[in-house]
Amino acid sequence: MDMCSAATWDPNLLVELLTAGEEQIRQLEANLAEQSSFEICKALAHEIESTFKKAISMAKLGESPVCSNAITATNITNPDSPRSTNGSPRSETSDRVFKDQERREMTKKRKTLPRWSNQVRVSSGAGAEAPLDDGYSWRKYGQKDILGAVYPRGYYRCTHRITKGCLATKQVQRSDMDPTIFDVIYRGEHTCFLEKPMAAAPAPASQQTTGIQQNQQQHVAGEHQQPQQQDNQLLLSFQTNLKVKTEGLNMEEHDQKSTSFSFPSTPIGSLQPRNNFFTSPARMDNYFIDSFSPAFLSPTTSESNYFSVSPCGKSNPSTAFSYHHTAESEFTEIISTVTSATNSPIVDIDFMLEPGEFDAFDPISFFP
DNA sequence: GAGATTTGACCCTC
DNA sequence: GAGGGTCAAATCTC
Repeated sequence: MDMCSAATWDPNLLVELLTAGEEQIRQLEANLAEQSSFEICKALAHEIESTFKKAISMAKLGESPVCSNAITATNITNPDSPRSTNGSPRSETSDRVFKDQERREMTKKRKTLPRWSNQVRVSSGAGAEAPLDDGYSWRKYGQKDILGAVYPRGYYRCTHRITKGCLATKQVQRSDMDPTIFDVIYRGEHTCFLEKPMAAAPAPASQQTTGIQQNQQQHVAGEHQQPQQQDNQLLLSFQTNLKVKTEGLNMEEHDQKSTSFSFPSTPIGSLQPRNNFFTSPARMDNYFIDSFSPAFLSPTTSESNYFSVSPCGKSNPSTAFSYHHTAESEFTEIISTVTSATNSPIVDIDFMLEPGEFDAFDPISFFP
């Protein structure tokens, strides 16, 4: 939210900032009510603090010719600085000082943002630069060749960053080993949907991303207040179509070799906030992580059987998925986890299955 | 013309 | 100083 860095005194911007702050407080209250993780609340608190700091700075800009204390000092030392276009005596130097300060604050702020990652496999027909439609609107702001990596890393941020102060970003890196796999690192939660419901439409066919986004964020589900109606519609369609197949598993202890289940048709009105996760990739993934039992999440597998997600209904890939237990065949989305070297809330769990471990999976408790 | 992408430069961290 | 992340001007696309 670079409203102040715009270097203009605009009452409307100030109101926008304060309104955004008010909204962030509501968000924090909601998270507190849902007893969300400490990290989420902490990140929100940082956002609120930053927002109000900017509002205060902007307010000061209105009553004084500067936007921050640092700039005040600069202006004192440069009394003859040319005025900016809006009439305030901000110099080029003070602009730079202010931007530097803003940048430092943003850098500090980004460190506090939650981070998680996933891997997405696209079909071989997909373009060289996989769009990886995850339901959010991203804008590419950079690309960088990474040392030791064959493919460059793309940097994306939320399209609504300026208009709504959404700080969510993601990095997309194509795998060296398998060009059809993209490592996606998400950073920061989307806050843009608070004002505008996100487009949770399925990936366009041309993009041929053949799976839903899965992440491994440690946070609990239901941390945002998304439009209820949209949630319910998506959840309903998802529940109707989602099945888990366990073909190929050693199910001798069971009466059948292949089992499947569907979501119970839960009355929408009875849904708890936690259940409304399907409109947000992060939320859904949180739910998966939170819901699997430790035995189900076994990273100690010798035969890497990815728990994969693939659409089983081409006509509507967003609402029909089957979960296959396969060695390496037709999985379309690998759920894995990348561990952060820092203390960021990333869960270091590979999403793999051992045939025997699947016994611990209880669909009833898994999908309450 | 507005919004998105590209790309060289800059800043920060280790 | 190297490498990663971001900025911002130039360019492209619709």
